[in-house]
Order: sequence, then structure tokens, then C-alpha cells
Amino acid sequence: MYALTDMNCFYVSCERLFRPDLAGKPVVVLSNNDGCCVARSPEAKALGIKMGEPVFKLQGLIKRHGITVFSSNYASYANISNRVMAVLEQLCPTVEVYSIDEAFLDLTDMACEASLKGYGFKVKQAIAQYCGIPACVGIAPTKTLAKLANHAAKQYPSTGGVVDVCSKKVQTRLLQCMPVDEVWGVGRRLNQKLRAMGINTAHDLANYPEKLLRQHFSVMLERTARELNGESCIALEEHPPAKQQIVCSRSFSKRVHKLKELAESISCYMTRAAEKLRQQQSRAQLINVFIRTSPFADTPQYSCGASLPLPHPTSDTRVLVKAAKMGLEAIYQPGFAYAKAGVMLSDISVSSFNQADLFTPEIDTQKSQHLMKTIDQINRRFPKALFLASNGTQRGWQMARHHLSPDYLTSWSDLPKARL
DNA sequence: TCTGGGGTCCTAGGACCC
DNA sequence: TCTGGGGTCCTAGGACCC
Repeated sequence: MYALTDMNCFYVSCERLFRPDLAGKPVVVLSNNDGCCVARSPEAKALGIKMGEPVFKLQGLIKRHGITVFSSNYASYANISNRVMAVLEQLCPTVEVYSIDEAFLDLTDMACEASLKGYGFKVKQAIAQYCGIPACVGIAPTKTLAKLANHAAKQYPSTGGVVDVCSKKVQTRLLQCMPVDEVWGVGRRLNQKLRAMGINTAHDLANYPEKLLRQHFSVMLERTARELNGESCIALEEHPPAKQQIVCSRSFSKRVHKLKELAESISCYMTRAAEKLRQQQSRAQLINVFIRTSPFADTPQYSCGASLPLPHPTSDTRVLVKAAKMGLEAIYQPGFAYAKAGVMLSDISVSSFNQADLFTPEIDTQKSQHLMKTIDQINRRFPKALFLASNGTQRGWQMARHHLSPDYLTSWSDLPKARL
């Protein structure tokens, strides 16, 4: 048995934690660079604001209804997410943190619980009590069904936010009332194709011949259908594997024309990507750099990327930044209004594995490793205290965050003086 | 004026091996 | 007329997730 716990409009709930005056009022949280609405309070949803809608199209609505707007504050949301996950780990020995606002719990060993539904309420109440975040719980014999049950818990307030579909009878009822595109693994394209075949509900999908699903689609959808029928095909992943690809990219607050500014941004993004790389004890041997103009603008378009293989896997920020800047110089064309840049690390291997090479000197020497470790330690305590000069200091291109809430939880300037 | 960021998996097709 | 069989690896593209 699995339970899926999913926080309600998580980013909005995080902001409300420090702004209790906003309870019951329309609130939205924007994507990076204050671009789109990515989280909406129920009141904002009721006003017709769609997920992912560009905020500039909503200016009128925001003014008319006095909607409160926040820029994303991921440092804060990650902090609160960690607290919620810690609470869940107290309540259940086996937890898979699936995303910033979702976790699967393995309920197999919860047989002692009188009722799983009661356990679901216990989870929901604990998150509310210790973290102040509202959540819903879906309980089912497969992860796909648990996701669907959670959706029902969110959609129907009469459930109290907990839906348990352990019995076959309840499962059938759930499948019948859920449109097929609410199923985990069915996106926009599959939805279109399925509807054209007369598969409209989750129930239709579950009862379609497996063989045909595999023929017309792929093993993925066949597996989804099996899961809907109560056959568990997707295991709980308590310790997710290291990333095979690490990306850091951002849109600029204003158009960027000069190579110097692009180089600063690439240096910053690579610095961040290298931090993520070291955090998972890995090294990368292939880097990608890309720059592009805005596809929405009515100006000359340019989009280009360079990939650079390195002689050795490395996680040394200096080596990675140097290579990335070489890549940037190769693809930069003057005369364009750049809107976004980014870097990607791939061909990733674990740090403990070292493939020696007769002809190239080692990049990640002991000295380099110590230096990176020290920088990381310092920056963990005092964010962004140490960085390469190539990151720049003005950074006029940095993403817009005009509605950022204070760092209630993550600001280091509030630390006692003694620690500074 | 203003449109996010970061991932994974599967498949088909081509190149290559014996 | 008739032209084998069995593999691996890589990449691009398309789909999905949050």
C-alpha cells in the first residue's frame, strides 16, 4: 500500500505561513523572472487564473481583485519542504521524496494502524501542526492509483482531504469519475490520442486491452493501465539515484547584447551547476552552453549551443567555468538581443571512481578538491560569500524578482554576531 | 514592455561489430 | 531469382513529470 502526500498550492501556502493576513484571499506565486503564475490559492483559481499563465496578461485582473503577487523564493520553499519531509519520516519508515511538495509513503508495515484512512488524517494533521502547511493524502495499492486518489482528495472537499481506495469497489468508482488526462503519465498529447480512440476516463484506460495499448503507444502506458488495475509496477524509490544531467539556466531581467555580460551569466550558472554536481559526489566530462533570443519577440532570432568534452571528469568550478566560456565565445554572435542562457553538465560519473590516463594530467587534484570543499562549506554558512571574479558584481542581467518576500528562514544576516 | 526551470524515460534509426 | 543473423552503442526527437 502507498500513500501520496501532496501539499496544497505549496508555494502560496509557504508565503501565507509568514503572512497569515492573506488567508482566504487570492494569492499567486510567479515563476523565475516573474514570468508566469505557477502557484495559485483557491481564491485565485476561482478568479480563472490558469497554471502557467503569463503574468503580464493578468495585470488588469490583479489590480481589480487586489490579488497578492509573490516572486518565487525557492530557498524558502526548499527549507519548508525539508521540514515537511522530516515530519513524514517521523511517521513512516519508508518515504520517497518525489518533488518539492510531494512524497510517497510505503504503508506495507502499517498493518498495526486500525485504518489507513485514519492514518492519512494523522499525516495531514501532523504536517499542519508542525509546519503549518495544508496537504492532501491519497491511499491505494499502487502509486498511480495513490496519485489519482490524492487528486480526488483535493477536488472533493467533502473527503476532508484524505481518500483511501483500498477496496476494489471504491477503486472502480474513482476510475469512472476521473478523466483520463488526470492519470499520472498521461499528458496533453496522449490525452488527445486516447480521446480520439474513445478512451475518455481512467476507467476506459484501465479496461482497454493491454496488448493494444502496447501496440499503439509504449510500455509506459501499458504499465500505467496495469497500475490503474491495482497491479503495482512502479516501486518506491527511497534513495533516488544521482542525476545524470545537471542544468542551470535563466531568463534575463532585460535583453543582453554584450559578450561580457553573457560570460558573467554563464560563469554564475556554471558555478551553481558545479555546486549541485559536488553535492551529489559526482564529476562531469561533458558540458553544454547555450544562448538564445526570445522566441516571443518580433526581432531577429538566434539560438545556438556548444558542447565541449573535457579531457577528464571534473567538478572543479574553475575548470568548468573556463571551458564554458570557451564554448560561449564559439557560439556568440553580436547584434542579437539575448533573452536567456544556460549550461548543462552531462557524462556524469561518481567522484570515487578515477579512470587514470597516461597522457593527460589529472584535473581534480587533492588541492583542487580541498579548495572546492572549503568554498562549499563557507558558502553553506554564508550564501554566495565566495565566488569567482568572472561571475561579475553588478549583474544587471540577473532575473527579475520584484515581489520577493523576505528570507524569513534562510537569511544569514540574522545569525548571532558570534557566529559571524 | 512583460511568456520558468529542471529533470527522466522510451523509441527509432544509423553506424558499427563479428 | 536468389544476398544472414545477432548484437551494441549512440543520438535525436518526442513524450512525460514537477
